Amino acid sequence: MPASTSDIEEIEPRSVVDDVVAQMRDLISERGLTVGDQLPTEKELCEIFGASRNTVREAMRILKAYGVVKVRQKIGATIVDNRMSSAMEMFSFNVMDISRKTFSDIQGFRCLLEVSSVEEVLENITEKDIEDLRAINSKLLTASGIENAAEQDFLFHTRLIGVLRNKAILDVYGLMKPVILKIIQNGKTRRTFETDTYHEHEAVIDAIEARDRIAYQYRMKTHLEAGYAHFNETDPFPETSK
Amino acid sequence: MPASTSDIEEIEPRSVVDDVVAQMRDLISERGLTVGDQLPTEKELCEIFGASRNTVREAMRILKAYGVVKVRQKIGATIVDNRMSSAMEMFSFNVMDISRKTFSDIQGFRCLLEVSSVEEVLENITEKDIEDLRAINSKLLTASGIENAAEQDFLFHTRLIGVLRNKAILDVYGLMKPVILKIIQNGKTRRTFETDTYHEHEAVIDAIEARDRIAYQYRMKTHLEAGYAHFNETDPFPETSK
DNA sequence: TGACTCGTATTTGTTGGACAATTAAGTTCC
DNA sequence: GGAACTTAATTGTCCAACAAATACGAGTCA
Repeated sequence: MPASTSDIEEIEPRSVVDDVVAQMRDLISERGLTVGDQLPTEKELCEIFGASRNTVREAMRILKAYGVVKVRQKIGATIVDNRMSSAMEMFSFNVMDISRKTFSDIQGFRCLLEVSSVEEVLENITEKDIEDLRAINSKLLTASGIENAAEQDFLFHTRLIGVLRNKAILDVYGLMKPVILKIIQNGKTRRTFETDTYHEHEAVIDAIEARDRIAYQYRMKTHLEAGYAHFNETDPFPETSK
Repeated sequence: MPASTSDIEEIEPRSVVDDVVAQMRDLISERGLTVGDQLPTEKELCEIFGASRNTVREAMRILKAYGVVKVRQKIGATIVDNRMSSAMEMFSFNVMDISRKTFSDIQGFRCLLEVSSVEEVLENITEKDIEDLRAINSKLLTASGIENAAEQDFLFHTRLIGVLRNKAILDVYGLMKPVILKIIQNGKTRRTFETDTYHEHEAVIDAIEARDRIAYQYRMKTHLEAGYAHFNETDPFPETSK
């Protein structure tokens, strides 16, 4: 990747809209505004920032896109915190050229999160967690269609991450959902989910239940690598294979 | 995809801008546009979508906020993928007090990333990496002011994560930067950075150089816990201590 | 008094037009 | 052929107008 030229990183002149966004951020900080509070009206913001209404509106669009404010007619802009949801929206754009490297990076990240976190998993796991995991996994057998099965597969891993009781990690995992779903689906049939995936998950749960640290890491690593192996066989980038 | 649970969720009438955003997404998909490709001009988009220029511009602002396009005068909109950077921008808004739980979650995440990744670190580390780490750490001794020292401290950890050569992990680490900086600064003086922090970092580097897996984990874990210990003594939330 | 209806004023949503700023592309000149 | 200049196309900002939604208050009635 020739991105090595980024050290120069062209200094782009900040537009008025960017300035207004920065000033809005400062205004929120200074006034100590938090979720539920109202922002001034567009007209007032125009006067405060000395910008036209269109400029203020474009700035407000950015805040909305960030999931930081929610705007309703007549009511105005209310501060919210839907940033994680907005982050999901961001990834609904198929700008993708998700490069092969991105896939392998995400996969590596998953390994780190799910395999290396064995200590914390075994430390925090409860009977209820195990029960949930088995219930979710059993739904793999009755899933209708690949998309549905992939969703269940993802849900299993999300639930497993959930035992860490760490929202930051859970959010990040959710952030990677679109890519992970592609990895999960690649090279699989519904039949594969019913047999291989299901049993691999069961083996993972068994290892957890036995509090077997080594077995857990082995089973999970094998499972993740099995799911990723197809990327070496089939080409998930038929259009970009240049 | 049936958007699942969104059926209850208040049905807000989608604005024209939202429609245009959706149409742009479709347009990108249909034409198979990827990073580096150009979008039509604003005027053309107005004709295609039957919307006014301001509306198209507000939609384009959203794409820009998502980090999906980069717009330059005369040149037009180019598709890029700076979504991770945009996600970081999102979290620069202090719309809510960072809760104690968020702090401990982030700290737990750091432990997982930096302590549990020992295998991958030792596997990928090069002489150049170690050289860089020592150089960065030495700057802790000459840092001017706490903010500067904290930046150097963060840079050290970022550089360490960088040896994994995994952009996804690096991006996520950058995502947490605002919170991590707060953790780093808490309860520290410039003197602390010059003594404790510096030597702890050196010990970590030494362990890496000796390829000593156990020592690395011990040193890193101790270091991270030392930085976090102050949270039990001092109250970083004077305004929210209810 | 309390509840309901309705009109009005306020605020955001969308449109159209104008001019400034930037710069890729063509043109001229040597 | 190359450098300097001109032009035209495109985005950036501003202004003004009207449409759409709705909070608020006045008025009405029981």
